[in-house]
Amino acid sequence: MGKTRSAPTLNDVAKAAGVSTATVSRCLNSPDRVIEATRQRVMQAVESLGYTPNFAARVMAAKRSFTIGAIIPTMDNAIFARGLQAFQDQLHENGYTLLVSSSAYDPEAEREQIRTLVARGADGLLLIGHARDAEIYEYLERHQVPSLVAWSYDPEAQRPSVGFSNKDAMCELAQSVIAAGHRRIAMISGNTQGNDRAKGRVEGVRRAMVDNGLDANTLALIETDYEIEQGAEAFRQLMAFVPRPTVVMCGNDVLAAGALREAGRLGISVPEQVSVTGFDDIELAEIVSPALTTVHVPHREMGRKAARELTAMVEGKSEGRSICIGTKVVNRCSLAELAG
Amino acid sequence: MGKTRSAPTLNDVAKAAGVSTATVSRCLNSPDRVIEATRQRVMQAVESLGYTPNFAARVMAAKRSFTIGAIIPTMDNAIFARGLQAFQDQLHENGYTLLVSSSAYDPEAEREQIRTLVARGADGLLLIGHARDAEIYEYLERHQVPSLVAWSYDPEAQRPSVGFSNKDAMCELAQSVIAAGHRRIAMISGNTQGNDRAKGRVEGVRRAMVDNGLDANTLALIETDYEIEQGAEAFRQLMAFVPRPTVVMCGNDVLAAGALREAGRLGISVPEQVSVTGFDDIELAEIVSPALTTVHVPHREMGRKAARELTAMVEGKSEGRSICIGTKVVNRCSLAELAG
DNA sequence: ATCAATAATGCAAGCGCTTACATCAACGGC
DNA sequence: GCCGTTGATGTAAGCGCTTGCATTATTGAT
Repeated sequence: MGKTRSAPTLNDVAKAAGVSTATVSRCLNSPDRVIEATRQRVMQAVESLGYTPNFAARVMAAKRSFTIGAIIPTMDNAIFARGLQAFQDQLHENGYTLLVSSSAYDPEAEREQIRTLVARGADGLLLIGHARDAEIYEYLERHQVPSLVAWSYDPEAQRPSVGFSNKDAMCELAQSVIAAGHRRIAMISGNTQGNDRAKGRVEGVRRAMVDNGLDANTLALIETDYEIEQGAEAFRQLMAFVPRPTVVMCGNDVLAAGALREAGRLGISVPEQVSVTGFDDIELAEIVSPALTTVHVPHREMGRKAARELTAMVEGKSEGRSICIGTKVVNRCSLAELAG
Repeated sequence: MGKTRSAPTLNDVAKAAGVSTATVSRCLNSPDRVIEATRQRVMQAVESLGYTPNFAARVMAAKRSFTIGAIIPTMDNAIFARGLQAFQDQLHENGYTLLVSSSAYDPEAEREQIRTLVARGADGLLLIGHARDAEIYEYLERHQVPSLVAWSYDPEAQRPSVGFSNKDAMCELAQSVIAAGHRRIAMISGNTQGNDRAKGRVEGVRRAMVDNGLDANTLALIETDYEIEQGAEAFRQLMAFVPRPTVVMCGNDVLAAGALREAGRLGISVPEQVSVTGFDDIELAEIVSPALTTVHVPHREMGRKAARELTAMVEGKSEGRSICIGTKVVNRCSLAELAG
């Protein structure tokens, strides 16, 4: 009790238990390599000293951190929340810890975060989307940190990814929009610059138009940040177009929520006067009124599968496969059938 | 070029630049302690080798990580998003990195996360709310990790905190509810068990009732998880009460959104048939219809101030002051004036 | 030129842990 | 009882960095 009150180290535990530090370390990391009696003694010492291993020291010595890093574009809205939560849960089951940071859709910031996470000893990285400098992948290779792309699936890409085809998914939704009789189509997209998901979604709409004999150039497109406010603003602009579009397809549910809010303010009723669609099917989609017709993305499934694949890669059990996740259109009330 | 392709270390840089490791280290950490010419040579070596310092090694040697940990109850919804973002921004300005983890409102999980973050070398911790075992604070003290409580302000508490009085804020809202003529008041609260914020909000309503000569025991109270679904469920139960409450005050905006959604499904119009209020004023509050009358919490301000205070504590510039943030009621459309 | 100050750099001791290897004890077959 | 095994534990060498102290270079005053 006369001892200095400061954080106990492995050494302190070893002394208290009357064994060497190696034994204590083994007790903690591979308990079966230590005889029962010793282990009990050690564990008791650990307990009574309130010992917590020093992470930095462990990482340094073991060259392994059991930490996975993830860099997502934003934490501001719920777009990535559910998928990330599932990712984390699965990681936890596999004995890993997740470190998250957000890049605010800025490639330069992402680059820096990647370096930071690697420097922090991340054993593997989850990245969103494919669009990225080759140099970054080289850096990761040099540091021997496996990476996996999520929220996007592209069999063409050389990097492993688990996700869905943004193009196909949005195309399917656009098909049903067109099938509902819409011809004057507008779209509010997230910025496509350096964002393959956003790009894919725009392409999806275009393809559906072409497939149905519409001129893809007639698509009224506005690109903007993925924010409610921007969705509202873009919607306002679109409503001034002559002739006015009969449907506004949004790049995600957040943008759509903004559009809906603005519609309310402008006194334009949805879907009677104009239809609106979203993408992602986050909780928000059900809350707004009218509830959004949107594309359901199985975020949890994607998150869990990504975690499983990435840990397999980290542990050298996989070279990195790509996994395609299915999406489906969910019809709620914001898309109207046009009389004709 | 014949060299092994693996991550370069300080030593490699030192050799490449023809100086000692000490000098390289100084170039990186206190550039002014090194002469211009040398620095340039070193920096060039750093650049051309693509060197990134090993974080674990740095933490170990310096006993400083420039990392702050934060443990929030949930990432699922946006309740903490904005405040945390501001916290992070300010931290970044001060040269610190944020590590976030969520406890799912589980004290045991929180305990573990605290240990993890400390083991990871966090220089300081941001905790939500005061309710917490004394043992935890002792642990933090032993490891000499300063901590700051946010989202709550309690001058009585011995721990420093930056936040607002949940009780006063909710009381103010309740006052205006009562002033609007409501007498049969119901409340959907988050679980108050181990949650001083939730507890404070309930007390606030009770106090307002008492202050206005109402019997606090007539408050119809349901406690539940802070989830949309639970808000909906609780609302349904409340609507079955006889006599039916004229207003449902919710512990936060998420619960209120659930209530609103359920009202829609039940065909009960808000605020004509029943009023609903929220708390927090997150983005959601403006999107739902009717837009929520709620309590505005200046999350950004709170986040920034918390970051400033905590870094000051970490750097020994402050003993830990408590800061009170003001809230205010914002009147939108979900609260009706009762005719009489 | 000479010397004391002062600035720039190098030296080397750790930080707390893991792990290859060495050591030692216990045990069964002869 | 002796020896080869096997299993439990100890020894000590790092992991890559920072930093107090020692050493060397520089500068200005004399």
